[in-house]
Amino acid sequence: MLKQSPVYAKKSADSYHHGDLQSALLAAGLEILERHGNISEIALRQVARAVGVSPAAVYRHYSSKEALLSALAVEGFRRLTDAQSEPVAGRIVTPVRLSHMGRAYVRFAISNPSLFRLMFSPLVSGSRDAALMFAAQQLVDNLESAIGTVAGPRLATAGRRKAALRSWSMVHGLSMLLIDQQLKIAHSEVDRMIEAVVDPSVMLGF
Amino acid sequence: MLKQSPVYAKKSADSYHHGDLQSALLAAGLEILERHGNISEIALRQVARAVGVSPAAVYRHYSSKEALLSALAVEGFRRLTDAQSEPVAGRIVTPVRLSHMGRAYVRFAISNPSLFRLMFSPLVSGSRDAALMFAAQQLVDNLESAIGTVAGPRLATAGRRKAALRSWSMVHGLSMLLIDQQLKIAHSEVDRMIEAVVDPSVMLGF
DNA sequence: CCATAAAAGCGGACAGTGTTCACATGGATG
DNA sequence: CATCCATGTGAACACTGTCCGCTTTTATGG
Repeated sequence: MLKQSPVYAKKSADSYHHGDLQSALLAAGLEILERHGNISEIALRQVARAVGVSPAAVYRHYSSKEALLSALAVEGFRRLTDAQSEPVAGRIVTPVRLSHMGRAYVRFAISNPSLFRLMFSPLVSGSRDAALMFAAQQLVDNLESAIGTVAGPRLATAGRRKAALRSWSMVHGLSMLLIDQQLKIAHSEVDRMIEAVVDPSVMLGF
Repeated sequence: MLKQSPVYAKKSADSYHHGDLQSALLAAGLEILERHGNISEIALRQVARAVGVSPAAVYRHYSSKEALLSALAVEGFRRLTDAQSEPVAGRIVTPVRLSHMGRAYVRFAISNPSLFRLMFSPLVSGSRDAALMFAAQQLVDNLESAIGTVAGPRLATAGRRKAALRSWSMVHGLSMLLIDQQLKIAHSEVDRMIEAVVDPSVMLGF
């Protein structure tokens, strides 16, 4: 009985070596993360099963379950950064761009709640994984540079950091509250809420 | 060999019935949560052991591990609400009070990171536990009413909700980023960051 | 081209988990 | 005093992460 074989599944049942198990595990992990909401319920053995490989095989590519989750989080940060970097109306320095970044942030969280939560989970955020720290730092750098470009000389360095902190906090907080279903609101209201928060003047503080 | 016996431990090794297992489990759970940072690492069996009781005994008081965690979260919401309700300089309607609530929120998160995370974890926030929903709603009500009192007629209902959303998002986001150690900052800087965010004019949006 | 080393897979084992079950205990109620 | 019923127990089940020794494949060097 063949299991339905997704793209990341072992190519043939008779091939001993998988070929590209590393990325297959990543893909399977992301897929399971999307489908199965809860982070703590994602099992290393389950990922191995999805790829058609023994649990022990995973350890040839990731030193632990945490390392695998870390790799998933890195992928998440990359995708989020990409989503924020999409050009908006061709311009890259207007306040509109700042709003766009905030919108992209919240939308990403809503579209990938489990992945988003994983990215900021102590399971991985506490680890000193170099790739993870780099990918996360990219996000902060983008935001601070965008704020710097928009605010220009109107804000000194300290002011910029303050504005960046406020922006990030607000956008991050809204994302968390939304995906945790703390805000009991209709779907149709979500967009309005996002707009209320990504207002450039609010983000910049003037 | 006697284990060190905290207050919540079974009173005597020879007594069959515990007496007040329910609250003993809560106390032990909170204690373990504080000590052992990671939410997903807190084990029902571990809590049972700490109280000196068999794992199955827990199920006489909580229908599942999730139910136990839910009860812990409820306690968390109660404590947070209490912390926010402390009178500040005797006054209860000034903008200072709004800042105080924000400060209390972030401070609570920093002081009880695991509990705070649990309160907003999908493990419990997704459940329709009545007690939990009530305790959480209390928080929102307090905030909206405080904003209403401070802003007075200057804000219509819609404006108040918008301001409440912004305030909560910002304070919640800062809390999360802080306890997730995403903001690589010195301890001494934390207070300044909090102040930058709980500024009344920022919270109210004018 | 073949021997041999390294890489990448496997099954089995171990301790630990949440949960359920039949059963034991003992305080409260009649 | 007898009898319920809430509250405890211990054993079992299926599952988990992780390690171990072993097998299979691929790559490498003579």
